[in-house]
Amino acid sequence: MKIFNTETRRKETFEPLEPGKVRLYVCGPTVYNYFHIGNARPFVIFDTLRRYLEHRGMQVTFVQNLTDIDDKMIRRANEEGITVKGLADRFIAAYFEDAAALGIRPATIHPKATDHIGEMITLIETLISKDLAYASNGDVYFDTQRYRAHYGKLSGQNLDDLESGARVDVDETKKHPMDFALWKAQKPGEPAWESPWGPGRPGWHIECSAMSMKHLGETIDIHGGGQDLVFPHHENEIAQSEGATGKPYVRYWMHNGFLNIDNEKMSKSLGNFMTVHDIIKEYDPEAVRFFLLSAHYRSPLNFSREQIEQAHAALQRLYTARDNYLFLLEKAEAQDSNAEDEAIITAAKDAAAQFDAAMDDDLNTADAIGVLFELVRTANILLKPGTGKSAVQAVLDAFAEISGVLGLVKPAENKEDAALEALLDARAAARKARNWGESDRIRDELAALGWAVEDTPQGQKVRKV
RNA sequence: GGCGCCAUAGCCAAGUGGUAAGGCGAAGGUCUGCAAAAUCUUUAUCACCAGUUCGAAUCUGGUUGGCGCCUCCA
Repeated sequence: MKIFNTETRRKETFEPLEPGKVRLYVCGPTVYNYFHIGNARPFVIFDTLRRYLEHRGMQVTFVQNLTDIDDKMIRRANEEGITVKGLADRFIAAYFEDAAALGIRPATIHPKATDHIGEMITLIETLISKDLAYASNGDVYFDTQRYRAHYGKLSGQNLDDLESGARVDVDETKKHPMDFALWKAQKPGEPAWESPWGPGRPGWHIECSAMSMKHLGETIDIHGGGQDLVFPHHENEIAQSEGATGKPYVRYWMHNGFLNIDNEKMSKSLGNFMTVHDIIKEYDPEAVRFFLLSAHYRSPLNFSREQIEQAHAALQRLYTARDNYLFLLEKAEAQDSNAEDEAIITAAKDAAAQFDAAMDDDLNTADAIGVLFELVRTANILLKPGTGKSAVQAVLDAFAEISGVLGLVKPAENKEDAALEALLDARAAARKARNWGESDRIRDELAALGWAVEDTPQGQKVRKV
């Protein structure tokens, strides 16, 4: 598989450090609010990456942190008059609920920052002992000047360029404007933990370094996140981690493009966001996932309600196709396939191979979705009432394999229902008698019960609406 | 000022040297008691200019337009 590595700015062949095992870390949510659809993009992308790596036989240890202590957490908790912990508990629960709706599987481990204060302190102490960090009035800062030669390798900036940008606040407790906080001294009304530098709390960047190292080791395979994390967050993670261990921190950096709205970045600070929590009250959550996967992950993607509706319509085609194949499988009489069916089996295998090829090319989900639709079109043309079971099954297998990795198309629903059976029998009898009035009346009755019935050469086919 | 990205049909989108995947939408046809589903046909020369090449959406230079990071942010 090829992965575009942000650090080298080129596609590289992905080889995990340890064959067959992948260490994957993705920056998770700060749990001070519901996550918005832009936040959801990396969650869905990296969930899909994880599914694909597993599909290719890798054992993936996937760590996604929960940032449950930072300025925004504290501010929001104070606004609501609740504890930071209370706020975190609420939105952690909400995260898992909304993520599940989007088909995002829980990571292997979801470490919380507040459960790793000890590890962070240890890491900071190491940096101080290596003279890469210094304490100042209860704060601790990373000393970028002492790391000057390496700082900026991920974002392609160097300290000179960054300094010329001159948008960094001057802070008298810092030696240099680009130095960043590893530990922040407690301010009135803030939660704090004891440390060698007095009570305080960790800086944001140190959280990910400490949790990644604890759960995945000093060198990991893939670290993912949104492009806005490249600088300073990930740059600082590298400085902290490699400064402390002297070893490479991350072998492949992956960053997704932004989710825009009206061609502007959707962000909480701009206030132009829509939370997933709200949007899935209005639209099919699966359509949201489809939409997020419909473009390549590094491209910007513009959100609109029309796009979600298009995604929903596209998804319907997949559901209809899958249900049609299941119906054909059920009605198929021939067990074995004949010569004509070989073309179908070949097409199914080809689709599975093309899907892998698309995903191997830097996780090209847009192309991969195209492969799925091509399989559907081919199958719709080739599958007929006389097709043997094994050929229909081959299509269903390829379909399930592809859609499963994409996390799309839920399993078929059980249609066992005595009342349904009785109505279908009655309708079949009416149709046999060419009593169209009665047939249509029963069809309306079924519709009222939530069943759509279609007539096919093999008899009536029902689906849940 | 530094670093970087994008521009493909009505909408979305893949495609990085050999002559435009796929989806949504639209129009017309086939099938069907009707309907649904399906299928067939139609719906683009890839922002603009110049260059390299036998050949460019795809490479180079430029123009125009849009966006992002450099400050919390996926």
